[in-house]
Amino acid sequence: MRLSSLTDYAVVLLGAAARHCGGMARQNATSLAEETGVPLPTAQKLVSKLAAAGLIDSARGTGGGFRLSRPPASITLADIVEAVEGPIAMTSCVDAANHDCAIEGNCRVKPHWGAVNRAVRGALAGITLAQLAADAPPAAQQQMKVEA
Amino acid sequence: MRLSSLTDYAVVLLGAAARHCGGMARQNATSLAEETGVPLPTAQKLVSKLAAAGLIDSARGTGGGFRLSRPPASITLADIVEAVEGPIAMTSCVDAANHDCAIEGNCRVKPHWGAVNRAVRGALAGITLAQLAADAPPAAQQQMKVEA
DNA sequence: TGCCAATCGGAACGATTCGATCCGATTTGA
DNA sequence: TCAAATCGGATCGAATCGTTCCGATTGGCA
Repeated sequence: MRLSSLTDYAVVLLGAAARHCGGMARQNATSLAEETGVPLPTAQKLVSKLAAAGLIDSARGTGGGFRLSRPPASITLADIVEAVEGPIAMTSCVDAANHDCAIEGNCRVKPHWGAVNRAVRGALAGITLAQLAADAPPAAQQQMKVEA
Repeated sequence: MRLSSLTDYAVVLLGAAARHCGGMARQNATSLAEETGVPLPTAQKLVSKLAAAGLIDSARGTGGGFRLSRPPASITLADIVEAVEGPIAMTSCVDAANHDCAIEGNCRVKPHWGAVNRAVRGALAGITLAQLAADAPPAAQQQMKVEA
């Protein structure tokens, strides 16, 4: 139950890109890596994935770089997670590709995983990149504490 | 963004236990492993964790076994996930133990992860073991509502 | 039109975590 | 007191994740 570090870095990179003129200014990977502190090779690998997913628009050649292909308010955290980690699937049962579950036949809880998957994905889809890139967290002042 | 296989198995085991007289009948790990198809050593390791977390009540000696310590309606999926995988933390920033993030200082999105964490945890806390153990999914047709 | 600079894309290596298996310690009933 | 059955911790192998490096492609500029 944890996001991978690459997803974390992807959010950091996209958040930094969104702060530059709303993500419309073209920015190369090197400067963003320096600004955020993400290692350069990792940042390059991430922008490749994000460009393949259609979240950012990349331009090659001299003076190239990338920029957000959509406004930050229309990019959700679910989009970023799916771009980096692939489709959101809580268990192997959810996507039809994997059928290597030993239970599979008499599994009584398998029909319920779909609802769980939708619930988690809905929680992630409710958070936009605009919220993540904001300076002052709107809901962080009320309670920042995590329950153990 | 995926639950570990152990968590999946734990839900299957607890769901099977809940179906035996509402989890009040004492059941040993061997019979549950045969019933669900989970490998026996894995099932034994899981019940140890679940017992340490206080979700199940174990009894040693001849004729022993375990049973649910609470009604299935009061055990949420968040409890099971936390029992098996530890505290729910989307990133390393959330729990105070890990401070090995290279960014850490000028990370602008760090204050927002707390809200993301609460959103996901709330989605998992809204699903009870009673729902997972039911034969027909009761809330699958309607909209699974989560707060952003 | 040719050259150079900067970028994307894929492939290989190492580290960490996860998952399965085994054996010893503890406890209860006869 | 004996024996059976259980929990608990420790060990080993495998898979995935994360990082790094190098070649191929593209566009600007002289």
